[in-house]
Amino acid sequence: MSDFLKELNTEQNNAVVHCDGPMMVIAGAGSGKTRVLTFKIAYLLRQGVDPFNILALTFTNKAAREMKERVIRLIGDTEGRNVWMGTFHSIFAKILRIDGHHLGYPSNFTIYDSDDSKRLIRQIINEKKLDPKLYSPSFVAHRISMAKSSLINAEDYANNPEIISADESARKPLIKDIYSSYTARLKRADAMDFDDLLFNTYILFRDFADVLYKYQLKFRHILVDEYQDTNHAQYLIIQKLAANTENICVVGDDAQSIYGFRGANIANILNFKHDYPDFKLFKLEQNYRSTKNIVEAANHVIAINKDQIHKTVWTENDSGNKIGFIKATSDNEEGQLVANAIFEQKMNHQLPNSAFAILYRTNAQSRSIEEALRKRNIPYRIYGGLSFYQRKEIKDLLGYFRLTINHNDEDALQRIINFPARGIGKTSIEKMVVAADEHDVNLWDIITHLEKYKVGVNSGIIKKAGDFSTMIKSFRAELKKKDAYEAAKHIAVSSGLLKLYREEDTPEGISRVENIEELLNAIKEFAEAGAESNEGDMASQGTLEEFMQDVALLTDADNEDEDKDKVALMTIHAAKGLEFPHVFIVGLEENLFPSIQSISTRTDLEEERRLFYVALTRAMEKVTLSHAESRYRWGQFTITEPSRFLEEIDEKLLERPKKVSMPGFSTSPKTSIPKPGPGFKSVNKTISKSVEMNFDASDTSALQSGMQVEHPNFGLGKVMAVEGNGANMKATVYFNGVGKKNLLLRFAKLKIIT
DNA sequence: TCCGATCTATTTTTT
DNA sequence: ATAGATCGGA
Repeated sequence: MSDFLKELNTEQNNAVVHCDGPMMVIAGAGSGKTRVLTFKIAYLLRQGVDPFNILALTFTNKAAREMKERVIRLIGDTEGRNVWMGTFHSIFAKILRIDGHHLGYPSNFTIYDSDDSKRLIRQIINEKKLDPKLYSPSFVAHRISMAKSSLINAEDYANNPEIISADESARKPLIKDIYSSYTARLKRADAMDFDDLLFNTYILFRDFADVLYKYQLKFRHILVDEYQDTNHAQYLIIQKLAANTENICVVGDDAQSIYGFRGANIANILNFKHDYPDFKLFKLEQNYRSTKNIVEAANHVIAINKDQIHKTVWTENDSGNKIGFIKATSDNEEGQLVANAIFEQKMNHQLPNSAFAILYRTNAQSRSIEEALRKRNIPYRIYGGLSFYQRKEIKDLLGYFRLTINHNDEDALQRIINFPARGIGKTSIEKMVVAADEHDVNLWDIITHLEKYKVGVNSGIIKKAGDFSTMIKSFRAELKKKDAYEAAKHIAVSSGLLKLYREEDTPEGISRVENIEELLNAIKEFAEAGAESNEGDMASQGTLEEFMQDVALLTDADNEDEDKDKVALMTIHAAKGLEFPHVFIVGLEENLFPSIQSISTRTDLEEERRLFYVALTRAMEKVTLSHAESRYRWGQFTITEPSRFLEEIDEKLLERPKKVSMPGFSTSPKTSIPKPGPGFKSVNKTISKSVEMNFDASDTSALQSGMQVEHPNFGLGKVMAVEGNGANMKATVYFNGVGKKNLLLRFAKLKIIT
């Protein structure tokens, strides 16, 4: 029966068959981590464990999907389907839809994605008449998110002296109030943000012992992938769920922890020891994926980090190729050289496009690469990036679906009440929002009872708002009568959205219509697939509600052309867990990779280095590193320096640079010459990197108005004002003979004179 | 209220 | 560069 175990090495085998009690698998890159997890699930099932008793948690949808497929391949469809396998967020959302009523949430609560939460935060900041420059929605959102990930609610936040003093010294003492309003508004909208899915699950388990007990009984075997990426909330939830049986198996690799920015806590790996002193540790150190050269290069890089659990990754594979190296003069040339290299290797070795991956640090880098690939007629596919579901037209239509399903979804309501235009303008909406706050009722209550709440709008508006709410109510009725596709189509048409975009008659309008049609097709498929697409024991009827529940947690719109023969383009984060024969890591430049925000502290820099490690270890046969000497960033020409990570590659493993830098390339970049007139202000963006080699810039973090400074291009000047914080710190400087300039201190090199 | 012009943040990574 | 937000005039 378990002949499939023969495919495992001893250590993998031991990890698979050990099923009782807590265990941790520390798995080096390419050591067969996913294999162990999937075989373990298969093994459990073969041992007679009920699939309903197994919970497997991953971080990404992709990983969950893949694991599911592999398990099904091993042990068949029927059993595999009933295992709860999914991302933390999707599994917890499922639990909250069933049991969230204990916390006062209906089962049709809306999930706000980060865009939606940011919109809400922005709105609250506006309502509180706070300066959105000081209280930047992104910053506030991040603060709140970090707090929630650490299970600090708004009240705890306000009562935590450390947090408050940190906010105060950042001159943002009112974040606590924004947090508190934000929480209230989410609740009022019957909505949860991503962090709430974890936070509320924790609260549910903490405060409702019987609910916790139910799930403890259900999930008798818990498996967690990428354990190094768990945050505090996830850690505690797992701990609670596993408290009964302690059949918990966590798999991870501290060297691949790359989500610290989102609250991941490597210490969770260390805490495991304390929680389960009798746990069993398995170490997978043999790499099956990569050549010796790649493994060695990666080991050499990661060894530079101080924070790590010791392990020796080794391989029996051949030495293989040396690490390739490409030096380009510009980002466009980098794209061309990479495309050429792919073309060449493809031809020389008869390789499919799918053998290649191009990895970058930021999504924005894909553009120049794409262009080059297109010119070379090399088919490619971009993973991640701005998701299909984040496009405006899709969000609009989803807004109608959301409001139809959950009338209390205020974000959806505000998004669509006047789109397409219905003559309910900004002023009227504002009045309604104010009224909602005054009476502390939901916006839907207001628009359906405008007279009762004495909202000062004219009779025309009352009529229009009435029509709108009647329409939404009629959509709800459609939902009950028709299947998901029919209902969705009806909404797209009756709302006027489809018509609006059709009439636009521009290329964008056409593409928007196409996107809407694509969404409708996806819904059609979903409806037809019915039970098929849903995991676990909750049989799906293929309703629009169910579709929307899935959609909220989808980010990468994989539309099933996975196995087409294409070069893969993605961020390194998105590449985690994947492997490719040939990997190009591009944009190895200081301030890009490592990212400029990560170079100031050791822990941040080490996370970047782990990211580099992850990138290197994606490759099976060959890695090629590339960097460009100049790059357009923020639409501005920038001179770059090679990344420090390049120097961390063992030289004997590196190919000779293919291209020697052009010696004459020291001419100053064309920084736009200030012209008199209104266009003047844009100059602040032009100086990203000083051209003067010997200019000795000062640390400007303490810059204050009144100081005398010197700028390499503009000469001497006087600081008139400083605003913003950290990376967004700006200064207004009056330069002698040049005039007033706004400088982003992150970029501008200034020497402080007095 | 609507429309076009101008301003502005965005670029770290994901659920 | 570029999309979205904001502003100002019709």
